[in-house]
Amino acid sequence: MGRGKIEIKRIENSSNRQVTYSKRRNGILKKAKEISVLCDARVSVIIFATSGKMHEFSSTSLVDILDQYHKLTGRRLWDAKHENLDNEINRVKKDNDNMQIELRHLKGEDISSLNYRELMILEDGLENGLTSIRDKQNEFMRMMRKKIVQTQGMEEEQEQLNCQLRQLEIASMNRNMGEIGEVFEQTRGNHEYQMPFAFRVQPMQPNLQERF
Amino acid sequence: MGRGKIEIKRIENSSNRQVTYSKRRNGILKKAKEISVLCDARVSVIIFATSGKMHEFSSTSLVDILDQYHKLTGRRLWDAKHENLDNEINRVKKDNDNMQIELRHLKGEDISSLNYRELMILEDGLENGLTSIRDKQNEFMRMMRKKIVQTQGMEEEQEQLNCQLRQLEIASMNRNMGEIGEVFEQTRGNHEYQMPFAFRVQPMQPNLQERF
DNA sequence: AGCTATTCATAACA
DNA sequence: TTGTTATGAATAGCT
Repeated sequence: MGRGKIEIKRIENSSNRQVTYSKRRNGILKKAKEISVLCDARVSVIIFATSGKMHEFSSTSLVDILDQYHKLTGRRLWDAKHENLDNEINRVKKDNDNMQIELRHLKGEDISSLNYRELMILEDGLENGLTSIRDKQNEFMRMMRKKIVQTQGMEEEQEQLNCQLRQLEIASMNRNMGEIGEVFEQTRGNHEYQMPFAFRVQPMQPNLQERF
Repeated sequence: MGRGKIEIKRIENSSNRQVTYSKRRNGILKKAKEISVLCDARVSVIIFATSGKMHEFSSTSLVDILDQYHKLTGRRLWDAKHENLDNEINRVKKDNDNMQIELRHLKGEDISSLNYRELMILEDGLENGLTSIRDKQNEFMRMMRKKIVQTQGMEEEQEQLNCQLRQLEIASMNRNMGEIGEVFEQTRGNHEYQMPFAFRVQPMQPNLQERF
């Protein structure tokens, strides 16, 4: 139908294809509507252009039609999708659990099951983290000092910044001091059961003492 | 088209309706196939007669088409269970992302965006973790010592355990010493720009020095 | 089911 | 793009 017969194969001319698409699409949708009215049929037509644009006609809710489709064919249209989701959720949950455990370990929780080696690895990780964070904190303070220098002449701002900086520095000192205190305490506390200090620094690291 | 024009309304004569249905149905399916070939379109046509019999045409897998439909319209065509899965997966993924971030922060990564206060909180967390882990390590060593006592008389085992224990203790000492070294270094390094020590330990903690 | 007179859809063109 | 038109296709009514 038309000014000439055409072969049913892809129309290579893109603009022709577009025109034909639009006309035939309307034709199909119209006919779908007609048959649903004339013959009391349930019809669903969904058409996607290559552009991605969609047109549809449903004589009744598409969900109902798909429901009927399912009842009739037994083919469930979402099973595959469903299974994929299940798999993904399991994968993500596993990730979740692993991270949960790692986080708890880093916080010093649930570490009863770890062996000494694992504890040491954890400890190293935490120390690295601490180092990075302290570096960052120091960077903060350096920037603040720079700022103070830059505010020369503006006594008020300078005083305010100075005050803030002092507080940060004091906090930082307290933390560092606390740490040293802890280490000492640990060093002391650990060996209540009496263990001569020299005893512990011996075979594998003969020059460990040099580090003092 | 036909020997006379017809109104588009339900055909009351059941046998006429049946015939028209069958003819038009074929027409639609044929045209659906044609447009999919001519114009590269994705098409899905599902038709149910009142009798319940179904006919369909899908240019590609119906699942794919419905998937595309969902993506485009946001309207979901599947059941509540599916939606629940979707929700759950989103929730879990969000959890995942948050934990990912927390983990990275604890490892000292991606901390550029944090302010000083957040850095301090992080630092505290890491220190708590370290404390717990070191406690655990000490517990390990205590248990080992106990074991050594219990193996009295079994010289060989005792010697082996002692050797292991010494290694652990040395490792532990090295770590603690390293830490003290770091802290001192940091204390020194931070203030190259010259800052009298006394200045920094003043208003908020007048008796901080007692901790030494 | 076929047939065929008609109406409809649409390919080419403007 | 939208509209027009000549032509092929679809199909209503009949057998």
